Amino acid sequence: MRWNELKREPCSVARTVSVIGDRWTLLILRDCFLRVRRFEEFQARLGVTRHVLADRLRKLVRAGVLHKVVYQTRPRRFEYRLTDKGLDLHPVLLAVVHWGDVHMSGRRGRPMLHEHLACGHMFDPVMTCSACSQPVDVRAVRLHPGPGAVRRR
Amino acid sequence: MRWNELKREPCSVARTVSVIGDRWTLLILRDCFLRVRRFEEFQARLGVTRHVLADRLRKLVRAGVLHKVVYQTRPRRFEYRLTDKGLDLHPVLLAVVHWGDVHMSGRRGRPMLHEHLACGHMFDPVMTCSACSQPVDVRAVRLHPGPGAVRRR
DNA sequence: TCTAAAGGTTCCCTTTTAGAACTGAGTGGA
DNA sequence: TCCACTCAGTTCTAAAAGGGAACCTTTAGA
Repeated sequence: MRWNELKREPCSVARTVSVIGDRWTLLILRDCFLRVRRFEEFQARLGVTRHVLADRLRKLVRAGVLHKVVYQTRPRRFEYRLTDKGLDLHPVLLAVVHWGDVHMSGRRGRPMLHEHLACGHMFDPVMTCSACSQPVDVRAVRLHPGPGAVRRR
Repeated sequence: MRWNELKREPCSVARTVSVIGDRWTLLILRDCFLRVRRFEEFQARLGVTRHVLADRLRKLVRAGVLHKVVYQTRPRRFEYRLTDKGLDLHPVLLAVVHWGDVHMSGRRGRPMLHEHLACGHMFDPVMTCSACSQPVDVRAVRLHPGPGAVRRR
């Protein structure tokens, strides 16, 4: 299966993967949330080749996750900023960071701490249920076909 | 930068990406959470080439996300199951699914609904703060270097 | 003996990526 | 005027990864 076929799959994981399911894309987004915005800065921080970086930024813009903003005319230059759609990826990044903190930190401990400005404490992200506000355990979830489901084979 | 260098970066996103930051891996994990366990079943559902599937399963086992369980001797055959470390990826998948539901569903609506057995309602996942239990807004998070941080350049 | 199933491996060819050099618009200084 | 420098890319080549299909191995059953 090729990349382009992925986004047509009747599955939200597949469709999301068609946008962010790539080694570099998630790292670019991490930097976006760290307020990195310019080509050279992404390139220097990530160590990705310029070719691939240009390609990924283009794809993220086309996907509506980033948008280009002119920050200078003469010469005309752009920076890349998260759109609202891009900002909505924050929970994904939080979940990814948390898993890495717990399972990949080594003995030196986690590289970063998150402070919740609303309450002033360092925190870990917790997935909860929008209906009852309790943490969601894997075993307590049952799946049902939704309106966008298709029966197959 | 090569794959193998990623897992040594002092960043939980990079380290997590070194395990799951690949087009197929996230789809394999999706199927794991849907209780798919056998090679042939992954292959049929995903449409990934057998070569790549074998490689990804091997890597996930080495990473401690899946483990092989003998379900039949003569001939000896294995199935792949999520370890506790793998089950801990559930919030990542929930976040990914939710983003896809919101931003990639098209007019037919989401392909799947999640029921929270603890409360009996259909739900969306909500990222909350472990300290105050309130939903976490992007703008309300400040980052600080943790014990595993390194100063650089 | 022949066929079938499960879980891979091997092969060949195409696509993607790494790494480095180059381009092009424009600035600021000598 | 000429030169060096900045930023945001593009171009080039070789190496690595991926797609697609066929093949292999163990065992069961007809």
